[in-house]
Amino acid sequence: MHTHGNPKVSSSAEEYLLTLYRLESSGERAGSSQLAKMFGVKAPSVTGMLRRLSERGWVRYQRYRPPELTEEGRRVAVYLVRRHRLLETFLVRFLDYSWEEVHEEVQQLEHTVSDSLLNHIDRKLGHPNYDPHGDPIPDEHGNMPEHKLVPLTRLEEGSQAEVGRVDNRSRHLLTVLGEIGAFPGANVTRLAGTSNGKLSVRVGRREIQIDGDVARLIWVKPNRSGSAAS
Amino acid sequence: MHTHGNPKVSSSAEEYLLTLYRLESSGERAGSSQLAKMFGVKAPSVTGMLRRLSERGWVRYQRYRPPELTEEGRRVAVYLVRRHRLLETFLVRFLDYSWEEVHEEVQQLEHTVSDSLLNHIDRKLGHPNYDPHGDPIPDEHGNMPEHKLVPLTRLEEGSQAEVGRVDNRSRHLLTVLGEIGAFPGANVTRLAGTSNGKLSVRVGRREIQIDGDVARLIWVKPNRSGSAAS
DNA sequence: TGACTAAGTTCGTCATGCCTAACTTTGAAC
DNA sequence: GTTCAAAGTTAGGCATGACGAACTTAGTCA
Ligand SMILES: [Mn+2]
Ligand SMILES: [Mn+2]
Ligand SMILES: [Mn+2]
Ligand SMILES: [Mn+2]
Repeated sequence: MHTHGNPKVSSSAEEYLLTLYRLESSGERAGSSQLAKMFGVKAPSVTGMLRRLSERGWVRYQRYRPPELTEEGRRVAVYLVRRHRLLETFLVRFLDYSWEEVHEEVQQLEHTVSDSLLNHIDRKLGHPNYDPHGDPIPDEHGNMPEHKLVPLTRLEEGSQAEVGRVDNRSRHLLTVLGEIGAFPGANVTRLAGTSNGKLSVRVGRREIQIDGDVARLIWVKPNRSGSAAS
Repeated sequence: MHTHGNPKVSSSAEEYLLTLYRLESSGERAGSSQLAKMFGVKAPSVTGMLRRLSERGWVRYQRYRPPELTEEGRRVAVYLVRRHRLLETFLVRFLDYSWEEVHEEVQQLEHTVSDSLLNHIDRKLGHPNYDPHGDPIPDEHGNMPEHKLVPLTRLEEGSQAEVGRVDNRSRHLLTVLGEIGAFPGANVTRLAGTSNGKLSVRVGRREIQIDGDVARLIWVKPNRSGSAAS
């Protein structure tokens, strides 16, 4: 249904759109050989795929230049993001997956799940707005819920906040945070003291030291009172 | 894990193995053009696929003769049956699918679901032995639980029985039986009277007349006391 | 024993995705 | 401005899975 009138998309093609979308969202751009590395293929395969995607109108592509998604391509990608995040949420909430495992597991599934199944899942989950990592789940029209979050590093010492989103690029971070229960929704307090690049945080009754680099991957919603700093 | 050391199976190839297995189980055999019809492809495509399957050792195939599964091919097929039936069970029990819809929905999924996901599902379901239609679910070793059932037509008039399995080839039958709650486990009583080829059955407090042809698709487990007839 | 038809196969072709080897472009360093 | 390495593309090949057209086989009926 939501693939509109599109003449079928293969898993590979979908993977390209998704990746291009994620790159675009984070302001990065990648050329053929970088994409090749990401997909675990060789550069000529990328060139070939980009040509096909561009013929189908999902990607704007001129040789020797980094590709860009078309509006159409972005629409397909956003719907894929929806599938991905709904599936992640489902696996965590209904099948006891941990938030570290789930991204991997969804890689194949996201390309196969039917609109019908996705709707059943969405309904069963109560139409969630965020996935287990706090990433927004686009609705059926591609609208992305936004929350205004601040990286943990910007939280004033002594202030409280709610965990909003944890960047899922570091599996290790997810494991650590999972162990202390620092999931989206959890309450955190930034404690005073910043010894050698690390900052201290209290979650529940536990305290941990987090490296600055890593803390930047944790996004929080400060509790009412002002709190932006640094 | 359970695909052993097999050098990857495509969805199409899996579909062939599954179909050949189902044909073999029901004692039928089909040649290329019949298979072609089932898969919605043309005959030459079947010949090609059978050649590939036979090269990989999953099918014994000599031209102009109906193909047969090898032991190896059967093993793959049985594991597919497991995936199919577990998924059906899951969709019905956890995602509010009806037992009519579920077979269709699982067609794609059965080829994509990872062993890990399947294990999670199996665990969550409590390692079920039968799917929503009463079909046995093979365990991880390919062992099929068997139940000794009798077609409804063989049930003595006046006897009670438990619905064991409903052949899922007639969607309409599934709908009708679903409406009166005649799922596996339900209690049925065969009533006296067999007007023009139909036989009467009571399920719960409702009575229905079922055509003989159709009743043969319903398999029951008679309640202790003897009951085979006709 | 043929003859004929339906079933089945072979052949050449296409699209998708992937590869290696060989070539071209780009852009940065000099 | 020229040079040169890295990035990117083209060309040619392979496997899969599908197609139509043309050919072969099997089995039935005379
Ligand atoms: Mn994927
Ligand atoms: Mn996520
Ligand atoms: Mn299938
Ligand atoms: Mn079933």
